[in-house]
Amino acid sequence: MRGNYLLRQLHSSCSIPSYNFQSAKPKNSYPSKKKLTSQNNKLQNSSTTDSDIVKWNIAITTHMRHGQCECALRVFNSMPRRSSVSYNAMISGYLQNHKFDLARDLFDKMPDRDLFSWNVMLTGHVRNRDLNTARALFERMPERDIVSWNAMLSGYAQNGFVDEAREIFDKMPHKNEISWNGLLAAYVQNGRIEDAKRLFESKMDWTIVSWNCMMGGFVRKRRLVDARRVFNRMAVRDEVSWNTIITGYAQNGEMEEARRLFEESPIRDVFTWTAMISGYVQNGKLDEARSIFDRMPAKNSVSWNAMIAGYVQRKRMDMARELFEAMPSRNVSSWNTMITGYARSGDIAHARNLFDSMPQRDSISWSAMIAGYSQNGCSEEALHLFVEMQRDGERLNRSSFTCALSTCSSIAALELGKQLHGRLVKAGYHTGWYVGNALLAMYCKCGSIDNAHDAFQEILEKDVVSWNTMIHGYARHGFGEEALTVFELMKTAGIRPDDATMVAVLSACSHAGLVDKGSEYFYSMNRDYGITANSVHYTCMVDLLGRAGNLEEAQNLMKNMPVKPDAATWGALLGASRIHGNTELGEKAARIIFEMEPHNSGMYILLSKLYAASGRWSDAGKMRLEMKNKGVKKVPGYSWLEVQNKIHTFKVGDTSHPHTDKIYNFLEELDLKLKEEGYVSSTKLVMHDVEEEEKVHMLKYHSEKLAVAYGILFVPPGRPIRVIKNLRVCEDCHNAIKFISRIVGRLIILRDNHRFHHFEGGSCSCRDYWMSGGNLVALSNPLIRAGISKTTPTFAKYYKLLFLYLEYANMRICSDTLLDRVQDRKEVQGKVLCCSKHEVVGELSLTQTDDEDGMYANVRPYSL
DNA sequence: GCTAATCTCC
Repeated sequence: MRGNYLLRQLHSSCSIPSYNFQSAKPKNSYPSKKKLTSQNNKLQNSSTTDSDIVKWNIAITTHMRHGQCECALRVFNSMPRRSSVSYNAMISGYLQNHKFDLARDLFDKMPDRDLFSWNVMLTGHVRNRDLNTARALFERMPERDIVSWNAMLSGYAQNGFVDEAREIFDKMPHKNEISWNGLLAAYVQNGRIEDAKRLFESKMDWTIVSWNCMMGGFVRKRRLVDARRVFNRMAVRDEVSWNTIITGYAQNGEMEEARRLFEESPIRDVFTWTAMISGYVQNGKLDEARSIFDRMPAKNSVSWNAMIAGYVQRKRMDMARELFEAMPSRNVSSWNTMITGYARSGDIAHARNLFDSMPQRDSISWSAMIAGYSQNGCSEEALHLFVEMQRDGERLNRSSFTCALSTCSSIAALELGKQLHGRLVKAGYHTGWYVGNALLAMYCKCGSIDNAHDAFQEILEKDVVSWNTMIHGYARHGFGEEALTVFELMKTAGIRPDDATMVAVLSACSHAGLVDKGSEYFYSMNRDYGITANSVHYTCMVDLLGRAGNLEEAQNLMKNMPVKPDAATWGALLGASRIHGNTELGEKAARIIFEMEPHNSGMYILLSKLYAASGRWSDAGKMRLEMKNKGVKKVPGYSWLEVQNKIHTFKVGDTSHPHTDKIYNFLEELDLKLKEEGYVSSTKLVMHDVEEEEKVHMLKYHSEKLAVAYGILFVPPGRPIRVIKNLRVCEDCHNAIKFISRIVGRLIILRDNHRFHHFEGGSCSCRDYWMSGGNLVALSNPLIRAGISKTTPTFAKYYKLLFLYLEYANMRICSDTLLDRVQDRKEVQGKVLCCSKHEVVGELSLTQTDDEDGMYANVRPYSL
């Protein structure tokens, strides 16, 4: 009864060609094997002809292609006689529609499985990325043909098992062009472009698919010259060939060449048009993208999404929304793009709204929402959603693993990341190239640089992204020399540095204070690698010069930039002004940034701190007021750490943690010890104009201090304490944590929104050479290591000499008198005490001379 | 005439 009802429903929703269903009794379940056989026998002599069966089979295929499994089943069940093709079409259709169990049931019940059936099942497992089952099936097959071998080969290839793919290739009894291409694709897809190239050159008669594959491999490696050579050598070209080369140029910013080929191309399909749109979008040319989009004859969802993504990038959510509403069929990507857009423009509520109302979510939706929370300072919501995602059972395939890993990166969930790594290995996804890069990035961003290095070593063929990630990782952890060593290795390995590499290299120099080296790289990168400096490179240089006190040269560089300095560049100058107490310049930079980004809360706070540090309380107050009036929201500061798979979050003065009493008591104890050790709190950094004692109190309970205290209490001894803060670490906390690391004898790794700090034995890996507050930079400064390039006259020279001297002598400054004078740009005559790591060893005196540097440094050792 | 294996776009 119920079955009949269902059938009627199905029947009315199907649009099948008019076949005669009268001759068979409809069934809504599979006949048993035994029954089938007898039925086949019974109908053996009926009037059904082979050509009728073929017609029914076509109907099955058509339904399956449209995702109408029930309709296909109805046809199948109503057939008076079925051939093995009918079964195969059903099984194949089920697999295409991800009805895995139904496919297997039918396969098991099928009376006479032929080679075709086995192959269908095999490829089903392969497409389902279930390689173990695929292999087991492959071994069980009564006979195999070239299709079976090729399916197995491509299965391994697509899942990162290049060596296994090669093994299959070598073992197979016969090879055809698909086998050859399968191996070639294995190399290309897994980034082993040199192996691919060797294979390609070893043989002449490749089909067009392989030519395209080889060309696509070069494009993915951004080796456009090689790609173009392949394209030019091709005897025949199809649409894919044109699309690949056009995409190649478009993705690498060479839009003129892309456009030329686009006009020249004899055939343009939806891919060609879309490639042009996303090319223009990626190069920031939204109007050109839109005009192509409007001209485009038939758009698919990818074209719409590309255009929406363009508006999203520019934070034009109004335009994005308009297209989103207008597009005929939205897919998951469309929703995901919109979610990302709202999240990036800070409209987290709208993002969440879309997330909740979307018809289907994939792992990217989850990641986008989690990333959105995390970027908007809602770390708790981000973590919460991450747990919810796993509870929701979001299936982790290769790409969602990558997404999940990058989520771990963005919230620095190292333990979760490690668990994912374990599951990756279990699933057999850990080899292969882009998962390797994601793992590497995860460990870098979660603060485990040693694990990162291991992950890096395990990537078989490192591509430019792998190298860049490693260099950048070291840079962010303050290991400048290591970063530059990796850079040298990269060149030795024959990988050509790209613009991202140079950003990583310059920021390594900046984080390590290697001014000379940085300048050298900057000025030679065009000559050596053909890389034109972009605004990011300029920002790195302004940062590098500015932090080192060379504000004039930094400004000159900005004046001579080929493009107008952007907010980030001005931000670097502002940061440097702050370090060196140049309120005037800082103010100028901040004003310009306000005009460019009126809602950037970080800038208000920075300027406010700049005023506060120089005692201009009323100006600091005005900034806060202005912020309030303009409705700029301050991102609340949070610190968190993972202990035994739980994330513990703290905000300033937090008393909500169950162990609050323990934490605060411990901090009081610690405070006494800190004072004994000679720590003085930097009250200049507290923004508000409050009483001194109150300021000390406020500093004592910053979120990072609470988190560190909790870590010391609850992370097992011997393990590093890993704390993450969503904003930049407070300078006073930075200073205190250095002392704390010595007092408790623990390694404390703190990730702020800019870089990593490894605190150990009383010092930090950043060497205090990071954007700090007021003119306090030298107060707490161990081992300043810097060199200054061609210095402009006055104080930078003194710095240079002083720093070089101290670096040479492996000593640190222990007094701020000298540097205070330097910052006043007065003549340097003061005396400073020099210390080895913790002990005063002598007195440094600087005297004016007539030599090139104008200064002479001398250390008079203390005799004990 | 139907069913299986290789390449390009968000």
